[in-house]
Amino acid sequence: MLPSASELVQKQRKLSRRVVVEDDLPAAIRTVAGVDAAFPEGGGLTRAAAVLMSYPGLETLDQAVAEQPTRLPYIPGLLSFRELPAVLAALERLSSEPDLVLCDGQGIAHPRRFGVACHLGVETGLCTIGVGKSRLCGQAEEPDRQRGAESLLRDGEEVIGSVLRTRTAVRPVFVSSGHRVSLQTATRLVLECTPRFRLPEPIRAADRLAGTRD
DNA sequence: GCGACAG
DNA sequence: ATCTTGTCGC
Repeated sequence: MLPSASELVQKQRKLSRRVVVEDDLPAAIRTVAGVDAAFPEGGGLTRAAAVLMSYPGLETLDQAVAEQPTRLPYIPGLLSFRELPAVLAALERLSSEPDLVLCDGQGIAHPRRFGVACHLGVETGLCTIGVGKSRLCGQAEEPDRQRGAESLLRDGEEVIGSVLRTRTAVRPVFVSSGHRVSLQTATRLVLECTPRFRLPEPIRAADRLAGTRD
């Protein structure tokens, strides 16, 4: 029996009270992990990957994969319940705990301010940042054309994230606090983890590792 | 009722 | 996310 959507929404409302959006990171960040999930077998299997890299050098230190039967369908706003179990399993298989985790998806830039990055952070206590390839909610302003340009993502008067151009003339990404990282710090760290492509290196590596081509 | 809708 | 071939461009 699957949990109902309203039931999961209530869990989000409860867990969201534990999210910390102020900076509370290690004195020195030495490692950053990227996590992502893929759904092979026509969606029947969830395969999560976690890649640990040095920071700021971004050299790969370790990587892990975890597979589980898929339990829930994708429902906008409830993504974390579908992906988190496998992501947690992959993270636990890393040789060491990362100082920071970059997630594929939103942090507080979510209808109930509880995207996958927040959920992962609250469950593990780790510092997390949400990096979405597209917008879930809020009004986005177009940042300037060059790499490093950013604008704010707002929901009414509330600032919920930043729209960051990680590569000149390329579609921007949506950055938001996950847990224990402020928006300002998150935006800076994401740019520093994105020296070459549109997405941060740790997330790209996790993407490839989880990829549906075995 | 209508439009929007991470991965 | 996944289903899918070739093609344009650096």
